[in-house]
Amino acid sequence: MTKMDDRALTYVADYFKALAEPTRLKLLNALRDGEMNVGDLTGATGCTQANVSKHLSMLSKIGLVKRDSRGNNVFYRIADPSIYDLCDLVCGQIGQKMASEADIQMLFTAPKR
Amino acid sequence: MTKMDDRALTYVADYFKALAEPTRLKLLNALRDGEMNVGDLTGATGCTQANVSKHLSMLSKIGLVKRDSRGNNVFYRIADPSIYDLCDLVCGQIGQKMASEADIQMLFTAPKR
DNA sequence: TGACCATATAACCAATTAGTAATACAGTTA
DNA sequence: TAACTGTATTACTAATTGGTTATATGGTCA
Repeated sequence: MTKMDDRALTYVADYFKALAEPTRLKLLNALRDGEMNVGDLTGATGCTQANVSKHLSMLSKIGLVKRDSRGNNVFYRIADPSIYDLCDLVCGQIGQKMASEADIQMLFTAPKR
Repeated sequence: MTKMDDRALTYVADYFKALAEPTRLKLLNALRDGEMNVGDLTGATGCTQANVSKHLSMLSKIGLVKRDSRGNNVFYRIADPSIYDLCDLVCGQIGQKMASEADIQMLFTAPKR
């Protein structure tokens, strides 16, 4: 593999890494229905505000979410909805291996979209 | 989120985590053309045999590759080719953000399949 | 201006992990 | 049996990271 390949490889790995964390998946899932501010996301995940803020910063840096500061609040939204295709693909594959497939499908199926 | 959700969430995160490492992506990419034994995979990645073996063990545990011991060798193969759909999706998204899109596309495009 | 609110950041800790070197294990061959 | 080959495992190190607490930053309102 060439050096250029390694750079791209790292980039792809970093992208997956952003999705490889339960709290960040929770955040992305919470944003299914539209933008939310940090406070609401903190409530939705049950984490501390500092922790949520750090994860959001990471998701924003990799380009998975977009930041929109309005007044005293900061709203985040999904940058590219196709990430849910990723999740659906994974859930489908995992579903084949788990007894509780329904639980997983439910996790990443938007109630309204 | 319920407790059951958290379990599924962890499972999905673990799946992504398996893909969130350059060496493992190299291994999966090398297996595009069909099964390979550990020795050849070691050569393909440029890593030590112990390291490759560890990564393969991890990929096997999550179900991304299948192990087939024949004689003195152990052959690994992709368990479900749809993981390449995942990679293609990611490469497509990343390509929009990187100048060297061609390099990335190249990385996960099978020469023969 | 000052008090308040929402978010981000800094410093730190505990846990995880990729990598290495050495060794164990299993199959083959003589 | 013993020597050899290929793979897995163990023990360890260095680096990364998720989480927390405390603090800083920036906007709003009186």
